[in-house]
Amino acid sequence: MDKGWGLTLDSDHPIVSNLNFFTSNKPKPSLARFRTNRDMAASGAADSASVRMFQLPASDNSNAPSSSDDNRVAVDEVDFFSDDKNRVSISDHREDDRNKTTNSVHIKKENSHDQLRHRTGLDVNTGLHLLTAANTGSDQSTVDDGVSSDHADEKRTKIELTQLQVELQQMNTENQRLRDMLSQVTNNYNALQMHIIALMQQQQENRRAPESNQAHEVVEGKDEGKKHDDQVMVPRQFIGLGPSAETDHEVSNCSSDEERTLSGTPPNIVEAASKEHVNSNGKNEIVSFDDQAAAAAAAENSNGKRIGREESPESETQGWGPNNKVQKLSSAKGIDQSNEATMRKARVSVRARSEAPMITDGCQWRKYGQKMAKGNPCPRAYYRCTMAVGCPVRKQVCFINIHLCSSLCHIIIVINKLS
DNA sequence: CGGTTTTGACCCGCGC
DNA sequence: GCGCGGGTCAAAACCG
Repeated sequence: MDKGWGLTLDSDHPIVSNLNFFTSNKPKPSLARFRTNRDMAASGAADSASVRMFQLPASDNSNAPSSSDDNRVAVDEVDFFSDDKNRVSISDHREDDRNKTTNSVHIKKENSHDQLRHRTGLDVNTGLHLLTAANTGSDQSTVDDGVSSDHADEKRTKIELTQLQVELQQMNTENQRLRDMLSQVTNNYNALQMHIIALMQQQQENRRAPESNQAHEVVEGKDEGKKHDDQVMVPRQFIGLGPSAETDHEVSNCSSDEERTLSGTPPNIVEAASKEHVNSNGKNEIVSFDDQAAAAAAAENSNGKRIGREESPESETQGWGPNNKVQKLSSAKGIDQSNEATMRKARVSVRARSEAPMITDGCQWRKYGQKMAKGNPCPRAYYRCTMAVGCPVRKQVCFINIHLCSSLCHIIIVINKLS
């Protein structure tokens, strides 16, 4: 009987309808994925499935292939995963809103019926406390046949129904507003992406022209000139992203933004790490390509880890981050780029530092290796993303301070692509 | 029993 | 060519 109530009442319950309201676009995959995140404890995921459902509002994006593919998702997930205060405040906020707009219909109703059930001795611990709340009025009218309060119950039920309808309407309005915002953001993103692509194409054409004119200079300059050109190439591609982007520093800041979303670390920490990488060179085990690639990843990954997941042909042909190294090599050797791309494994690495004890980046990672890094007593762990079959995204987590092994780690997101 | 972690071996790129 | 170090693989061990 309890089950029947729960099943029939699910869709009517304000909380459930709230869920449906927020997850109307694609609830099932997201929920399933978040539930599997329980297994992420080893790689740092938080575990709070009930709260994760409420992450979906922020991650609800009809155009995004998956929840973790959106930057906003990562940020929001982090906020929800990592901070219990946020959860409380958000849920409280919603309850406050309800109380303001609907005179506490939902909350008080549930409590009142609980009290009634206590009084009438019908208190059954079904474990469906929330799900059955909306229908307990009718339940009571059937169970408590002959009670003098039948008429009052009916009135109350009608009032509640009206209030629920009002609430539903408000939610629909809010839903529409959110959809509008979403479409606006999506349009902006698409426009920006097209702009970047156009800029890159224009840049490639511009580069080809002077190269053909100054071929003899390149021959004289030999590798050094080319190296310089190559090193500048990648950041320059993304200078167009911002009006004032002009140095690696700017780019690294941009990358740190992305890293922030991927690792869920505080901005200052990641930025510090990023700057550290920029300042470090040579033997500091951080190759400059990483920073450039990070910038590339940051620039192209405005949609999270999309490239890594979708193997998008755009990124292949447009010279995006993952293939920059390949392009550099092939251009230096004069080899056909497309042939070269098929032979090499391109890679984009994004580095971020996190002091959080748990890395809540919303992905599901499986450890596939561990190595002792030179000069570091703490081992470096290798994780593979298991959110999707064949997902090329991998993550390194290397602790950088033996005394803080449990809290301070160095994360490297590597997106491997088999061209 | 299936999934995950551990760990030694192997591969590959790079510097000398 | 050789050695070194980083990254990956895969079999064994472990775990729920």
